[in-house]
Amino acid sequence: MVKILSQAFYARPTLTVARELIGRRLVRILDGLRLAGIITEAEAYVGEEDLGCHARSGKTKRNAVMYGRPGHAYVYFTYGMHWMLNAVTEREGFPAAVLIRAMEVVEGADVISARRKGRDTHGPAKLTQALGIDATLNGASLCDPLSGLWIEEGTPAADSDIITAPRVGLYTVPEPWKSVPWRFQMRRR
DNA sequence: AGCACGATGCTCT
DNA sequence: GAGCATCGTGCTT
Repeated sequence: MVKILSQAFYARPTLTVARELIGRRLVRILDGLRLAGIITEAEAYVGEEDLGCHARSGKTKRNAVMYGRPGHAYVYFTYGMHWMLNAVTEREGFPAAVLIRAMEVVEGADVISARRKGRDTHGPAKLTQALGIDATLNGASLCDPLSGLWIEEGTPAADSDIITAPRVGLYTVPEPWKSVPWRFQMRRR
């Protein structure tokens, strides 16, 4: 029996959720077909204090979903062409989320390969492009199959199979936020 | 295998 | 008007 991760899973400290998302199965229904990948990399963005987080300057139109209920998708556009997928965490009113950065394809490989023109899915924008994730999914529930996007229990990675590292791409973010090891990644085999 | 760079447009100051 | 939670290409080692 396949289990979809519940809102209670996401309503916990963001670092915990980020680590526990490694090894889970990200599922997307696209044009009636089921596509899926095992999450292999994720990063935590935690509140207004975290100067690497979009909520660092308070609530705006773009980041509003992060202030909402956990277990929802925060999808935003960046670099003029890329979509990023995050899972909102913690309690309602506290802005935090986990950026899903990479996956290993396990279902719908033919469709994904065509969408990606044979290239990989190890990258936050590559993953959203592979799964057809864009602004229409911003604010969608990750706990309701009707949304067409959710995360299943999968096979959680053991702590010994996870490595941590600084978050990627925060070039102008001040320390310590630039270097805190809030990136979780499946150990390379 | 690694690094530099240009693409490209939305969001917030 | 600047900056951006990136990607793919092309060039250098």
